[in-house]
Amino acid sequence: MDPNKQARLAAAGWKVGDAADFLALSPAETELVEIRHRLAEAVRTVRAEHQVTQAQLARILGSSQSRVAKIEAGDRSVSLDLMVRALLGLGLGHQELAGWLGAKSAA
Amino acid sequence: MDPNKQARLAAAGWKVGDAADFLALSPAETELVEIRHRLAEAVRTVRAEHQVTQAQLARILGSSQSRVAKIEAGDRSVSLDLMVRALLGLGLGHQELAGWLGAKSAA
DNA sequence: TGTCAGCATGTCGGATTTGACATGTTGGCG
DNA sequence: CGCCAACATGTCAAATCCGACATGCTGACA
Repeated sequence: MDPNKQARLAAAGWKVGDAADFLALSPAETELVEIRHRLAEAVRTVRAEHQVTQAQLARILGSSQSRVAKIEAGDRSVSLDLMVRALLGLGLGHQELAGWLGAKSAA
Repeated sequence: MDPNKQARLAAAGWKVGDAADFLALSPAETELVEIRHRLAEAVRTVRAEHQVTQAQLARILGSSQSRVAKIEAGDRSVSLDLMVRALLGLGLGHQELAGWLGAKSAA
């Protein structure tokens, strides 16, 4: 699926009007959903590994327990920024972050 | 320094500096800056590789040329969300995105 | 030299995201 | 059973971010 999708989008001169006419999820939208899901899962897993409660993580982030719950639920009201900040707050670096993003979903 | 933030840093187990703390970023803040820089560079590089102008990418994103310029400049008014959406709009998948995040800073 | 494409920077109204709070659910323990 | 910690869900004012626009800069080309 990766090569196919990339081949289509790789064309620098793709017709822009087409995107608006597409009703289904675009490849980019699908990828964004995938990314959000992975980051949400990463937050939940890493937090558990560190034995930190949602409330404690919230304190680290200067946020609230409810928002951390929304992060892990992949709630629409949560931006990528907040998800990433949560992972960094848990002590991850960009390398580890990349690992969670790119690794095959197995576990 | 913001007392609230101080509490947050303390809760995360970090030392709180004093007068010159605006120079001493927390590990999380440093990582976030690094990540933003990497993504900004990725957008500029991938866009160039695909021979797409800022205006064309803006069109794909439903945005404006000026905002794409800000993305590549790492402007504060640009969120991670927008940066990631720009890369996805250029045809990258989460795997490739992870590559840009985690790879050693080449050149 | 004039002009044009491409990119950069500043600002603003409106849209999105945030922290906080209220409230509900679940599971463990005495 | 009651109690409590941990987590989930909904709402809202305020903070942040977005797209759009105006405008400036630079290098290429005739």
